[in-house]
Amino acid sequence: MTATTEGELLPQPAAAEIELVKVLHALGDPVRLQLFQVYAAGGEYDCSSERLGVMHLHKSTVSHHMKVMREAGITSTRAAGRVRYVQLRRADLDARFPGLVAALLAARE
Amino acid sequence: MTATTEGELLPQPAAAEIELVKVLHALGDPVRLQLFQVYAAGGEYDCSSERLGVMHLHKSTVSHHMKVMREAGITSTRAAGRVRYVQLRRADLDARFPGLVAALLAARE
DNA sequence: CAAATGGTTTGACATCCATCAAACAATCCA
DNA sequence: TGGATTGTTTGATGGATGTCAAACCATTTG
Repeated sequence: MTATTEGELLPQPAAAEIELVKVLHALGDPVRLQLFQVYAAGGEYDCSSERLGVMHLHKSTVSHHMKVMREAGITSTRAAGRVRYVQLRRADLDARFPGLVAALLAARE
Repeated sequence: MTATTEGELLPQPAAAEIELVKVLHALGDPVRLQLFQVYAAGGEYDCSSERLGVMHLHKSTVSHHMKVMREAGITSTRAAGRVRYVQLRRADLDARFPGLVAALLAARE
């Protein structure tokens, strides 16, 4: 297996089971909103706090926030070796809440 | 004074000072999301829990939620006599976060 | 004035939550 | 194999939060 997109998908809610109130609750935190805006640029991200802009936080705290976002259905996580690759579930979010992600990104302050 | 739109405006953040993360935090609660959806239908609402669909909550709890929403900049409240008239700050929210309210309403589950 | 009305404030309480630290687990590398 | 890398998990802790109840306040009404 030499593919660059290997790895096991961590448990996450099905697209149809993503709940708006849980998404809003997850994004109603400054750290997670920051992560969301980084992820929204597209592509996959490991947990390095420099790239994510959360250098001031302990790694366990970052891990906690990523778990919250994954369980809310905002992100999907692929475990490949030691690394976790996280990305926004853009298509699922757009299908379930049309225009929401776009509006949140347009709202950058 | 016989006008139907009398009353003193309760303190609220200026339109430009409405923060996305605070709006999302406020809406990330099932009760407040419910209130938001009621308000979004348009018009003014007093605090009667029947019209708001929160009959199961104590009046002080409803009052608390309305304060949170007002301080987040989601609603504005006008005090006329004994009654508080609450409405969505639709224009301010649309100006600050274009498409957000529409997307949240379209997402009704 | 007294009572009713509509809502706020304060206090109490239980729960949730963000954070850190330390231990743990899995993987990669020398 | 042993150490380094990349996170996760668990426990502790302080602070925020949702809820109710009771007291309070302003307004209206009898």
